Amino acid sequence: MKGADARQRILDAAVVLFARQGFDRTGMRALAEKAGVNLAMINYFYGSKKRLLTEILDIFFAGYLEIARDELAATGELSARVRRFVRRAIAFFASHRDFMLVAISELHHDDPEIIGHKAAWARQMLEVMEESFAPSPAAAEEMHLSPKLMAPLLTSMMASRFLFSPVLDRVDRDPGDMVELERYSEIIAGIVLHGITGRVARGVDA
Amino acid sequence: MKGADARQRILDAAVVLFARQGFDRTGMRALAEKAGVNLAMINYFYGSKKRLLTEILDIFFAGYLEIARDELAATGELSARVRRFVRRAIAFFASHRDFMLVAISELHHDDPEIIGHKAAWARQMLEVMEESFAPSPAAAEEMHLSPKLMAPLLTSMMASRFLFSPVLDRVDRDPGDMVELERYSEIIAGIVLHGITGRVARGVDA
DNA sequence: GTATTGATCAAACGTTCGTTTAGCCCCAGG
DNA sequence: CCTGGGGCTAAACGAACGTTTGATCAATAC
Repeated sequence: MKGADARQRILDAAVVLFARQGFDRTGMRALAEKAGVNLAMINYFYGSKKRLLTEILDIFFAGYLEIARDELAATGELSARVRRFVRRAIAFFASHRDFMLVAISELHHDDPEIIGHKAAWARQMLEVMEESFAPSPAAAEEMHLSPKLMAPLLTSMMASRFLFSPVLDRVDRDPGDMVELERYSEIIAGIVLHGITGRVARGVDA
Repeated sequence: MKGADARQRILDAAVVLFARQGFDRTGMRALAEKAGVNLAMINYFYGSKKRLLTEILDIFFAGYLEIARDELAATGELSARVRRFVRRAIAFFASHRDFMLVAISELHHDDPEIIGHKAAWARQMLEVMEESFAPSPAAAEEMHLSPKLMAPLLTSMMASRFLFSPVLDRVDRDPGDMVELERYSEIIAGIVLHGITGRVARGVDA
C-alpha cells in the first residue's frame, strides 16, 4: 500500500506551505511538487483543497483539546492546573507549530464551512474552560473570567511567541534574547496567574 | 477633485474585505465593485494590490505605536502606565477592528516585502517596550520580560477577543455573555498586572 | 481655442487557479 | 489466463486572477 505514504507526504507538505504562505497563496501544483506526488493525487486522497485544510485543523484542535481536558479540567488547585496546562500546551504548540499557525492564523475567512468546523471545536473547548474556572473562588466570577474570554486569552498568550516570530526574527535588534521554551512556559504561566507585577512566579507557589 | 473620494472608498472597502475574507481571497474585481469604482482605478491610485495592503498596515501600526509611546513609555508607575495603555489600545483595536485584523492576521506570508515592512514597525515597538520595562524593579529582569516577549504578548492578549470572535460568535452557547469593551479593558489590564489569581484589580490599586 | 492634465472607463493581456477526465500500470482473486 | 480495481499519471477544463493598455471625458492653463 504505497498510497498511505503519498497521503501522509501531502499532509506534511500542506501544513508547512499553509503555515508559511497561507492557505490561499499555496497552489495545488506547488503543493504536489513539494510532496513529490502528482497533482491529481491531492484530490484523489482528500477530495478537495478545503478538505485537506479541515484535516489539518482537526489534528491541531484534537490535540489541544485533549491537553485542556487532561490538565485544565482535572482536580486540584487552579494554579497547579494552569501551570501544567500551559506547559503542555506550549510544548504542543512548539511540536505542532505549523498546525497551530494554520489553525489560528486562518481565522478570517467568511467560509461558513470552515467557520462551522472551528466552532464545533471551540464549543468543546468552552465547555472545558467553564468546567475549569467555574468552581473557582468568587474572584473569578467577580472578574468576569467567562469561558468566552479565557479560552481565546489563554490561547493567544501561549501562541504569541510563535505568531509573531516570522516578523520578530527579521528585526534582529538583539539576537539571542529569545528565551527557551521551558522558561517561556514558566513565564507565561506566571503572568497568567500573578501578572507582571505579581511575586516572581518561578517554581512552586502556594 | 473627485479622485480623493474614490481613493478613500477603495481603502475603506479593502480593509473590510481583507479582514473578512483575507487578502488573497479578495479579488480586485470584487473590491472595485464594493468601492463603486472601476477596476483599473485601484492600481491607478495604489499601483498594486500589495501597495494597498501596506497602506492599511501603516495606518494601523502608526496608530498603535503612537498609543504605546504616549502611555506605555511615559513617566509614572508601571501599573498606571499599563492600565492606560491597555485601555487606549483596546479602544483603538475596536475602532480600527478591521485594520487590526488585517495587520495581525496576515502574518504568515513569506513575502519579504511585507515582512520587512512589518519588521520596521516592530522595531520601533520593541524600542518602546524596552524603554517601558527597562527601569522596572528587578523582578522584570528576573522574569525575563524582554521586549521581544512583552510586545507580542500584550498585543495578543488585547487582540484575543477580536481575533476569535468570528468563530466564537457562531458557537452561541450563552449569547450575551460577551463583556462590554470598557470592562474588557479593565479585565485585561488586571490580568496583565496581577494575573487571574491576583487580587481583584478593578479600579485603583497601589 | 487649443494644449495639458488627471480621472475614468471597457477591454484585453497572459498566467495561474482548483478540479476533472480518460487512460495506463500492476497486482490480487477468480 | 484474465479481470477488476486501486494507485497513479498527463492533459485539459473553464474560471478567476492581477495588471496593462488605449481611449474618452472634464476641467484647467496658456
